[in-house]
Amino acid sequence: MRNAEFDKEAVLRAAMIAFMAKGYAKTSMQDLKAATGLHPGSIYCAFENKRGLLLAALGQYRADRAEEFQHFFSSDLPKLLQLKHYLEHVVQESISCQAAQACLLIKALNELAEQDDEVQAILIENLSDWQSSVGAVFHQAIAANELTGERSAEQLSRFFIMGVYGLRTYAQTHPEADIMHELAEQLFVDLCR
Amino acid sequence: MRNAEFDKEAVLRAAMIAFMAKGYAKTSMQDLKAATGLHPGSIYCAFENKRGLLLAALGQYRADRAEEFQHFFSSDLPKLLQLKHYLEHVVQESISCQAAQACLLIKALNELAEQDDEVQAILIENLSDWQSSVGAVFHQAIAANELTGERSAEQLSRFFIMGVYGLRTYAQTHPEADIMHELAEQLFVDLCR
DNA sequence: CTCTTTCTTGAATATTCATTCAAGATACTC
DNA sequence: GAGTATCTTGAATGAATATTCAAGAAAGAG
Repeated sequence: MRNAEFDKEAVLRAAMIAFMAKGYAKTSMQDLKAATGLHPGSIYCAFENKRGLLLAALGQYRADRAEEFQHFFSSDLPKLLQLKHYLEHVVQESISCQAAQACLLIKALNELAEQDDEVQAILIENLSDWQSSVGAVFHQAIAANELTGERSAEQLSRFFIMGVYGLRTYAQTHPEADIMHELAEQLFVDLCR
Repeated sequence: MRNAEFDKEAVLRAAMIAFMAKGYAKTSMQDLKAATGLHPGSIYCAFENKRGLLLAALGQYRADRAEEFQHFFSSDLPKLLQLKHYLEHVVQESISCQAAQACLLIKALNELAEQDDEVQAILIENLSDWQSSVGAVFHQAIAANELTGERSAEQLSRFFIMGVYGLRTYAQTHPEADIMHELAEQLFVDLCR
């Protein structure tokens, strides 16, 4: 008997970063070897193939993002303020443009939708879950009378998500802090009324 | 003497569609041969290499988009109404999700930024031009008192562009007509006030 | 300490794919 | 109609790269 030597989470995070930096197709097994420290054989043994590694990395990404979400919305601050902080966090991430910071889900969706139905389905499911989570927060905000309820939590969350997509993409063209903050601010104001 | 036989615009549009459908890396020369009807040798003769074909296709894309823009903003309808129609057009395009409809500039930016600085620069320049054009329309709208001018034309155009990015990405996950129209409607309302 | 099981290694394989090139075809000129 | 310049063709080339596999290394069991 003998146990695997590598730290699975660490390997998956390294793979995530590699995939985000170069995209799935352009990340070669050599890149993955360099990033994860695992030799090809080990990768194939543990994850079946390159695609299996992507799937595993997506699983880790989901878990990491869920934890992050928890972090932002488990305090007892007003829900709207939590959302504002969350949005600021997105902006910060988009600005500190280490490429590694584009959302893996969106990046992969752009690259692999229409090419791999199973991966596409997983990505859409993850993004839908995210939207549901945001929707739940808006529900609470409405219940706490922080919002009028004129627009439903679902409408608001869709608009919020769309805004985040827009912010992230916008940052790819003009990652200037002041402009990004202004955009986020406008978006937030529009959500509040 | 002898002239080239193929229709350059048609070839470039075919290449555009191929690149949008599969992405740059995954579009093989065989795909391009099938899409354009040109044999490898001809492609290399006319465009130097695959990357050259992408650059030429980007040029064609720019020209096509500029003409489309003209079409929407050359009538004498109120500027705000023109913008509304333009936004509706984006939504329609995003819904009829033939994959070929994702904006080539954004798709390429997602894939190639951080991998090809020259292409990245061209993409950003094209997108910046587009933003300037939208900005000019907002200027006219303000001058015509269709808007208060409380927010500058630049601010408005940035927000508008961000919204379009968001809409397009959102459509990749939930390309349902009613939701997309609602999002566009909310975006437009927010721009008007 | 030895044996067995499992993991690790990295060179070999097979495939895919961008690119080249030389022969063949075509249109234009004189 | 002959000559020539240019374009077209598609098989050959060579590089890149995902995947396999057999030998080597290490950990635990008895």
